[in-house]
Amino acid sequence: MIKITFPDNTVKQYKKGISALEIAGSISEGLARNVLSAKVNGEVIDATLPINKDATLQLFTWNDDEGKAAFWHSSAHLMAETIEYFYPGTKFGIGPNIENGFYYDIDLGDRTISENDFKKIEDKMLEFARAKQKYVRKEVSNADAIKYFTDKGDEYKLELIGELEDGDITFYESGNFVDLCRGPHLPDTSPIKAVKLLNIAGAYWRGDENRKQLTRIYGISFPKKKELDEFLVKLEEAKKRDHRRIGKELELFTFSQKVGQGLPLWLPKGAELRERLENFLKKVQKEAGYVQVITPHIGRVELFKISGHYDKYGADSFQPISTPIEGEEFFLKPMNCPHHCEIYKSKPHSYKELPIRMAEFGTVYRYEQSGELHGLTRVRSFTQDDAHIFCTPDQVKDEFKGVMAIVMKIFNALDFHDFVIQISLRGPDDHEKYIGSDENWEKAEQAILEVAEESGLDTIIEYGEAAFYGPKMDFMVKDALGRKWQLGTIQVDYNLPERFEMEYTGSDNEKHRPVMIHRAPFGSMERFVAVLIEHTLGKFPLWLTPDQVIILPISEKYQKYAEKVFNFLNNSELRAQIDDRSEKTGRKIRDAELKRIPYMLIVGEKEEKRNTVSVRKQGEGDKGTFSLPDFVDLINHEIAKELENN
RNA sequence: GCCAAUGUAGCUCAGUUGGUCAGAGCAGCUGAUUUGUAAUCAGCCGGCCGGGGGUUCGAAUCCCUCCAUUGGCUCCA
Repeated sequence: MIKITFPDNTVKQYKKGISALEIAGSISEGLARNVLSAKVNGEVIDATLPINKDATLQLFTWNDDEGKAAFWHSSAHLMAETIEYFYPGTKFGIGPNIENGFYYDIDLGDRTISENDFKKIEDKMLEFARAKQKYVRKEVSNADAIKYFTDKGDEYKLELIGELEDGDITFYESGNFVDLCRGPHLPDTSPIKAVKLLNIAGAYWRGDENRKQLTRIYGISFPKKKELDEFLVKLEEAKKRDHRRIGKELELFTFSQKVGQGLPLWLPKGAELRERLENFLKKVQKEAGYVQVITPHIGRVELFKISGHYDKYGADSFQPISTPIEGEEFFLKPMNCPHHCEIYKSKPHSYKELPIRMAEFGTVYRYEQSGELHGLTRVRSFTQDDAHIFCTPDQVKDEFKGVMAIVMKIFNALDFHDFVIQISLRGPDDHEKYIGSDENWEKAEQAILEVAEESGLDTIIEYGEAAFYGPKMDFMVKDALGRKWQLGTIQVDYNLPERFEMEYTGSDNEKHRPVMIHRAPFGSMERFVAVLIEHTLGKFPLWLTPDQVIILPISEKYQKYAEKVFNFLNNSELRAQIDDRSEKTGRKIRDAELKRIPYMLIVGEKEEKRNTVSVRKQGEGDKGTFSLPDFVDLINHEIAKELENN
């Protein structure tokens, strides 16, 4: 007999060799039906594996991430089996579970597969699933594994086997499909009741663009049809949040083929919104001791050779433009820092002046691969809310903290809390990718880690993600479709001061090298606005939104009064307009709702007589009658609350 | 850049196997209506069916190519 300890610390005795599934069955039949995988002594394994010694046991169902992982991983195998059924001779790469579903990378040879084929694959998958195919785990020797996939002619699996230790290789067999796989898997296919293949994409083998591109098929599966339907509804709803769609509806920005791909055109409403964001930040920065500078959009190639950008990105940039007579070459600036470095160098500095915090809304141009362009989140021309702080080494930590405070202040004012703070450091063995001395890198990385620690905020550390000149802290967010984007960024840099030979005179009357901090709280105005649109559904905070109030006269008879209200609001510095169309009130309300105008003021006979307005709030409905001063107070209070700190 | 798909009025979309297939709704304009908390009615305007080649008696529909967009991959200072 063995002792099994459950998560609630109860201990029961079982026969040696019993499986987690059988234990579940001993508790209840329903539980046995729902068990997808199990954790035995800390290791997630198949629920069907025998347990031969005393163990702690946790059973996983669909409600657990581990259960879902096994479910989707098994679904990937099921899909592979089905694809092999329809397309014999297909070679298989990897087929993991992912955050939402699974995928499999396959090599179909000369054949192609398209979304039109999804239905038949889904149907056949469900047919196989209903057959209750068991997932059978087999330990195989290296030699047998190699023989199997050599016979099958699957070089991808052979490559994977080549990286595994002998004795560490397991196959999983389900139906007619055998796969090299670590597991764990479901006991059998029967829980898979609903399947949807989502999309098809090219994916380089092992993520290496120099290797063959395989066909990746994404899918998702569920234990209940209803859950699939709900998932698909959610997907549709997510698409409605898409900033490209809302941006078009609200006339915030557009693109033109003639202007060029990835070059956003800000429409008046969007420009106004962006300007307001910029002014907000300028004010915050002024309070924090920043100075504004302005620099040109181009700079001599030489400048970027000094900065290192030329070596690193020169070939992947818009190519240099040159003067007609002298043939002197200039780059469109992909970053503002070299220009700012030259401003720093325009005169000698004393330690007493530091830190110098030099800010600019600088528009930069980067040649992004065409396949990467995406709405406003990935463009070729964008404006950074850039600033460079030049400081002494012992000011770095405080300055870094100050920048973090600005980022948090902005995010608070926008009621923006859904982000992850990522610290990007060098990888353990990729140091040749970066410029600068190890000593400086270590100092910089240490400074960021310490500040992060002291801030008390949750952070994650990613190795190998640092910028080529220094480590950084990024504020990451997800868009409507779950894609991750970098917004704000703070980067410590010991390298540019070196390269530009920047100096200051210390209290010891000796020359010293300053440290630079690159920082952009929004990151790019384009990307930030895109994410803001998706997070707010276009319902921007009152202080920010282009139109705060719309006045809806019941009929033309009240036009005069509407104008009086308008003037009052205008004099109170609210952004208002009048809908003077000859439409019914219901229609005017509907249109204002769709335009996400926060406040609608309905004015008719009653209001005119009493010098009031009838207030309706977007998305909420009737708020009752207000005098004009009261309404202005209401708005101003709301704005003050938004800006003070939520 | 790579793989796959898509590209019809300002927007959202119909257009079966190539032959009155150039359509609808919304938006816009005109007029009527004078309206009380999410769509008043009518008329009108609007498209070289992404561009360019081809096949055909005939192409929005088939083929080639370029461009753009979408979903991924790679990249992301």
